[in-house]
Amino acid sequence: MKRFPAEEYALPFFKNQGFVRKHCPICKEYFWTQNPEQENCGESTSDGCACYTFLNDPPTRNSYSLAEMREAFLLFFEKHGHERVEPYPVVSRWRSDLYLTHASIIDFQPYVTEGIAPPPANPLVIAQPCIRLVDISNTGPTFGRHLTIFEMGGHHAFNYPDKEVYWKDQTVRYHHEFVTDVLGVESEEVVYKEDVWVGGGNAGPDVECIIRGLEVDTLVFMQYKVVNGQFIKLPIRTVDTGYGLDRFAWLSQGAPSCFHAVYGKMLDKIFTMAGLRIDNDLLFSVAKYSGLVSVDKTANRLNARRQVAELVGIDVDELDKVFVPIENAFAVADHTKCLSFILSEGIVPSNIHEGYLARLLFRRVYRLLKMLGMSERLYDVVDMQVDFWSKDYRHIKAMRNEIMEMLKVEEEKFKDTLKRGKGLVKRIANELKAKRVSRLPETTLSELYDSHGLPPEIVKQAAENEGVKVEVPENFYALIANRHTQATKPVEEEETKAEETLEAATKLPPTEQLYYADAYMKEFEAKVLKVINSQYIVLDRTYFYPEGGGQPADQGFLTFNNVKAEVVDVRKVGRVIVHKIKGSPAPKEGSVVKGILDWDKRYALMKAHTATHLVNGAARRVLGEHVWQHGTQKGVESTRLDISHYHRLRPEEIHKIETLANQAILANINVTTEWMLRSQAEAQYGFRLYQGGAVPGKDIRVVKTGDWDVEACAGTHLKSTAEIGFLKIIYTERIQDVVERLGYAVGLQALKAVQQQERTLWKVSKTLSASLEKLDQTAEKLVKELKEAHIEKRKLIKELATKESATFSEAKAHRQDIAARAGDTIIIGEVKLLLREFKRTVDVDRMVQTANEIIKRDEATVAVFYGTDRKTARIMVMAGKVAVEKGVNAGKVVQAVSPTLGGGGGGKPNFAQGGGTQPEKLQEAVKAAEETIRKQLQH
RNA sequence: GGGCCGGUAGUUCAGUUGGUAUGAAUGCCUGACUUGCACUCAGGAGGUCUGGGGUCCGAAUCCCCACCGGUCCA
Repeated sequence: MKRFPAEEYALPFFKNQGFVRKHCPICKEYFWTQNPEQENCGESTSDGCACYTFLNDPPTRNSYSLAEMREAFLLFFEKHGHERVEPYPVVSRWRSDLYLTHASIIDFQPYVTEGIAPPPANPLVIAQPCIRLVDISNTGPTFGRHLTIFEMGGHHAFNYPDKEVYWKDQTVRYHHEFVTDVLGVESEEVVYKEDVWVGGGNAGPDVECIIRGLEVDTLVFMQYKVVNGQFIKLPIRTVDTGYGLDRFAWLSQGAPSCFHAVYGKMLDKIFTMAGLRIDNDLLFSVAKYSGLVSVDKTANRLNARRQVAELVGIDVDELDKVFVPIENAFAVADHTKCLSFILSEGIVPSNIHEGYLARLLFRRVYRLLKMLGMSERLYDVVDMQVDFWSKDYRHIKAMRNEIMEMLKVEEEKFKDTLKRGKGLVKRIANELKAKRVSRLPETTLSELYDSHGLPPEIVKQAAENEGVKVEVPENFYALIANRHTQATKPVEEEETKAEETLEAATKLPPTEQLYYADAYMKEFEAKVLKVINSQYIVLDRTYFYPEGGGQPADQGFLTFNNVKAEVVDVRKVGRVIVHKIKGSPAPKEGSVVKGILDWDKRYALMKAHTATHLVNGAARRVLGEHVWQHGTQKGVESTRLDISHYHRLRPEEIHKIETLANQAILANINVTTEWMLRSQAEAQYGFRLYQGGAVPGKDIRVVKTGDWDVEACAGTHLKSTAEIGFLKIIYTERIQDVVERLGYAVGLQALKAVQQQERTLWKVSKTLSASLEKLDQTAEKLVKELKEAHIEKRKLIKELATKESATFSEAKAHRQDIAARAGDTIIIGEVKLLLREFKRTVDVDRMVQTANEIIKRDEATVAVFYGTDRKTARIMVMAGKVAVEKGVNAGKVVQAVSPTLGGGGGGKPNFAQGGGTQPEKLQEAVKAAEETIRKQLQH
């Protein structure tokens, strides 16, 4: 990693306060300290520069809970001119490049940090709950240095070229004052370590603050954009600080772990539920060295354990036995909090997107609970979390029931997966045993994980129950990652051509979007700014809506000089709108044209769009707050909306949504649109605005349908919901795990859809000669009868076969001599050959059954059955056990004979069938078969 | 968004290179045994092999499409 020059860190503050710059001999980093004796950086990491010295002996004046620490932090910066900003959601829906908020600065990227939108305040201070799932395997073993969910205190200042707020020196001064004056840490105990920060496409120098071995925060000075590995100076320099409020609370309490500090009594309860009794002295002595542990960096967990065991002076196995459950309990406390937060924001566990992260988390918690022998207490633990965190985050409480329901559904799904998986492993193990393989191959292990979601530990357990050994490779998950990188994906290179043509448009001034001023205008005049390829027209203003937000582009005409040019497509390139015309010459640049919209189409799309907001609102009311738009496509005939929901929609739910949406139509609700400052809209309406995903730009367009629904939306809408008239849901389908698609039609199209369904019913009613009222019963009855008839048919075939076979046996008695006619029996030595033509009734099942019966009666029989439906000929040979012993091979007979018929065939010695496309050769083939069998019997 | 796995009796699944689904286990029905119950034994019913195309004399099996489900990764 690149290093910044030393001057970047040589702040006046350090010089004035007598800090000296030193070089850590262990981790090779530079750091600043007031303590001349300090030899290394003092950070407790896997490098082993130091260990924790605050445990049981906190350096702060007072002990703080997390809430108290949060408040102290916010207050301090408020006093110093920062405005307090409410925390953002942990699910970063305002961004399309991230799923979860993992730092406070995420709230202000990219629009604020790139200077597009103003910050909600400047400078500001915020306590932001953050989620970092990359730390999931370290959560627990590092005693809380890593958490999947934590609170980041951030004071941020955005420095514009023309407006400087404050920069490095002031940032460190604030920090130092907070740590020493407010918290009471001795100034000499505060170490500032130099570092380079890179993340989210930005970079800059930073200092990390270390107190008594614990890194408590990072002060980042963001001033570069990273493009192809190069640092490019940004016009806006951002003070991006991250105070680990949980770590500060830990530091102030001197507790054995950060979990003790954050969860307090809740952690004790979890310990009790798991039946753990904690030896506090041992806990403290191990905690001291817990900084050494880092699952990523250390070769493996046991290695770190060994080191700690040595330092504490305890047997490593003993230590492991005691601490694995404790660490698991730590992780349970953390993960259940994380889950509660994620689920409370309406994320539904699934196999895609952020839902997958929720599922991952759930399954991990579930396994941890299982290992602790308390899987049934999941709901109790989550319940405690909801109570605990609702004090500071009120929205969580309101979601309690939905959280519990989603957990329930997810638990059932996981149980199913495990059950299925265990059965699979059992079968695989048995198969291996049959092949005398005693070890499960590694490929099978990774396949089981990859395709069936079975973690290696579970496979190991299940397989070893069956007596098949399993060795889980140390780098198992790396192997999985490998499997995926090997499967390379083809890169598509379509559409780029069209993009290139339109590139020229981006240099033009933005097109005035008249449809936002009045969505009901059908005609307008505008000046032609540019014509590209005599096909793409750019106007100074337009009523034509370009494709966007699931609403298709408008169509219509441009008229000029008695020319009527058809507009077939409208697209937005940057902020310029391009009209594609077809089948006529282009207007001249600089001339004035008249635009005429295909109003019927546009009006239908407006209805569809407003209706979509109604359906979305209705679905949320019927199904719950976890319902989010997942995608949508408006159309004239029908429109679809995909929503997140954790099980298949039931018919009555669909009807409820439909009814509610129609009630909203009848209520004649006004639809209003308003351009708002991003931060203001978020503050006023919340992040539910981002139904259609992240919306770019400084201002966002808020479409409000009374109290029914509010969304950030760029589409054209009706003035009132009543204009929709009528809405009918036509179909639903599940397009992904947890994503339901609703298809519906509006206005006359909805009526058409209903009539279409009615027509189908009438048709069925006529076909079945049943009244509409009794249609369902009649259909049921018919299907039942059909099934019975099918069974009856099979019975009859069998019966017929039995009867026929009896006839043959009798016939045989009469004709023991020569007889080559069809339907007769030929005696060849001890074997009886039976030839029979099935004429046009070649029912394979019947031939086979009949032959079966005959052979059952006399095992020395060979049956040669054949027939034709005129197009193809079929021949079947079945030989009884005795006949086979005498040398008859049905497979070979058919093989030899079928080519005569112009086809092929094959089978086993006792049974074979074949055929061909030349039925006229059937007699010839049968004769050949007889001869072949004679030959076979001679040997 | 991409990869992988799967859809056969009510259920869980077998089904070899395409060639009879005598499919297996469990559940169900009938009978026997037992004081009774789980148990045990005997017999029986139960399948448009998810759907649609294609290749082939012939497809549960091979190819394509759709639908349904599972799973891993971004």
